[in-house]
Amino acid sequence: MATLQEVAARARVSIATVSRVLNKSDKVVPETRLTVEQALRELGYRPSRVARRLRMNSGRAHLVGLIIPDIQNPFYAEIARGVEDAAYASEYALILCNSDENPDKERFYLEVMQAESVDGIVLPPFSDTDFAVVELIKTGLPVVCVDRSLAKVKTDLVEVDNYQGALEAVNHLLDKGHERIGLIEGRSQVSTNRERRRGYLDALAARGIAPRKELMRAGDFKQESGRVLANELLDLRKPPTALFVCNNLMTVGALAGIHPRRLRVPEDVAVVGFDDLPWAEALDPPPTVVRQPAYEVGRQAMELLLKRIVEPTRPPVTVRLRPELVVRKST
Amino acid sequence: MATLQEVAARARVSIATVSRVLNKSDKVVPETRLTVEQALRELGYRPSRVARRLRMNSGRAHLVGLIIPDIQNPFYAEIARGVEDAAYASEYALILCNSDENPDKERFYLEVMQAESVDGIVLPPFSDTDFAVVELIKTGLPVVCVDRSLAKVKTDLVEVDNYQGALEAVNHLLDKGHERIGLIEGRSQVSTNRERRRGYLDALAARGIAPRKELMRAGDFKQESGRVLANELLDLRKPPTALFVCNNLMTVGALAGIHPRRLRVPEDVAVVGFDDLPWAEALDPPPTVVRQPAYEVGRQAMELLLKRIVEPTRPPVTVRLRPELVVRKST
DNA sequence: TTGTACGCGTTATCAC
DNA sequence: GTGATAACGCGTACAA
Repeated sequence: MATLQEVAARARVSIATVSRVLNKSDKVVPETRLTVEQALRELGYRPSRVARRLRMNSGRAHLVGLIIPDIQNPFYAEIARGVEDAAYASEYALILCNSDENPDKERFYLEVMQAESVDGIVLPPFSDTDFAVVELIKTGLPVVCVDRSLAKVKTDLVEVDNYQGALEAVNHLLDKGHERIGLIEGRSQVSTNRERRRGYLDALAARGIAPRKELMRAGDFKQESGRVLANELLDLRKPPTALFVCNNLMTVGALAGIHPRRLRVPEDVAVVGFDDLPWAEALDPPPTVVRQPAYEVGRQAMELLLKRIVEPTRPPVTVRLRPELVVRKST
Repeated sequence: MATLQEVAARARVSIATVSRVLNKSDKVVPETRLTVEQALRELGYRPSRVARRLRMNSGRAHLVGLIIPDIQNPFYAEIARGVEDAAYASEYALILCNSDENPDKERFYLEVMQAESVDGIVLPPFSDTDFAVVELIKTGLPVVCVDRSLAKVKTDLVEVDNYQGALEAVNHLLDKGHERIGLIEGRSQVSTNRERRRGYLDALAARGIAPRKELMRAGDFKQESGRVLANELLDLRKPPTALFVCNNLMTVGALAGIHPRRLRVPEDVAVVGFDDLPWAEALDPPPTVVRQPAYEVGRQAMELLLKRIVEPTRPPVTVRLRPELVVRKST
């Protein structure tokens, strides 16, 4: 790796001049510029991002962090792609970390990113009171929340209208004549989950249906809990005729729980999931879902972050994207 | 962000002493150590990874790069998880990049990683002559190849026995009585693809079946090409009775191409895919596949990289993992 | 045992 | 226009 020193020596100028050539500062006469540029090429010089970052205040590291629960969850993979593509378009690199919904891991990675002097961070907070994230924001480091919001702190945020999505999903089931609709929800500390639950309750209430405790089960967003809870619900003496499942993995789990029971979907039990699934068309049956524009969530979050890096004091913005009910064969 | 200076001032010692405390150098008397540790805590000091990296030779950045074609491909997502988990276990952070099988993107990211002074890089080379990667290796930066190998350069490598996997897959079809077996392969510049193709040909040859050009189609590993090529094959006057599809996305594409034709799988056309699919059990039908131990590939690659960072001159190792034929309902 | 001072590769502020 | 030079935060050889 050639350094400024070596280039300067070769071009018989000072490192300052080389630096000026690199940074397009116009205060350099064309002749020396040419000499320097040749030396640059000959040595295959690449500036050290590390040295540059050490020297400069911030906002020019061209490096941002992304912390997500699990890259193997297609919803987050799609967000990650959105973030990454937007970052690449602006020549930013990305440090990606999986937190597994584990606050300790999240905290570890937040510290790494601070220590790396990233220009900013995109993440869905672990909970709406996420202490580590709140503390981080106090330091002034640009943070954009995606998917989930924080309770007491106002940040840039790109979210999806979860309430509206849940409302549409449950209304769709009600329109099909279902009245005993089971709910499989996730962790209640997560804002999105509470919104979806609220949508479920309000949709029922609007039709004068009282919610039933025994039809509402809380899991942990993972596939296995979807399977277990679906089985619990279907084991009831009076089982639900339809299920509203609050995320993608639990939806797959629920379907996996239903199959061995030889129940027909949707005739015996209908299913609506939150989050679309890759290759939904190849699933059995292709599930009706509330599709979130995850790629857009990621892309716009990165755009917001880039703007905040340029203008750190700009007031926080909330972008709310609309989900879309995709009706397939499970309802 | 507190610096060594500030901590030193607070503890009324020199920065050298603080640094010694941090780096567990034992040449510091317990009393001052305590004072320093308190100052450290009070200020919430975190060392700057950037400054540390600039100062030190290499191997201590605790940062590695991972370049994969596409994080939304579950095969690579699984590799990424394996790499990330192993990295986290050793307190390494990860820069993750998607190359989209695009050499320019790959080159850009390789340069970023060099400029970031990463300790090493894990990647599947774009092709077996991947110029940018070969050049990179010449610089001495530790590189571990996963999945795909390089033709002329010996590196640490974690691969899967693609030939064996393809052999088993096609033998399975032959055992079921199929003779007209279509092949949907990917880019031929990729070593894994050639191995799979060779397995297909050898399996046929072992039963005295001559390969037929019209039954062999080459795509680009993406879903759409699987759909298109499956349709091409099924449109033949004498269509194949079975398909061997060389990666996961093309398998989904092939299934999607078959469904609208109202053909029954496996009665009308059987399908074996390379790579397992998430939620395979929920697919219609659950496909028979050659499962690659992708998580292990990633995990072991990271282990190899860690070893090479410690001992840069150790001779390159090749780890070859065995794939597994998972028989489900599509054959 | 502790402190001083240098250098890692940049950028930016001065003089010249 | 160009060239020294001072930071940025850290680790360490060397001096005390």
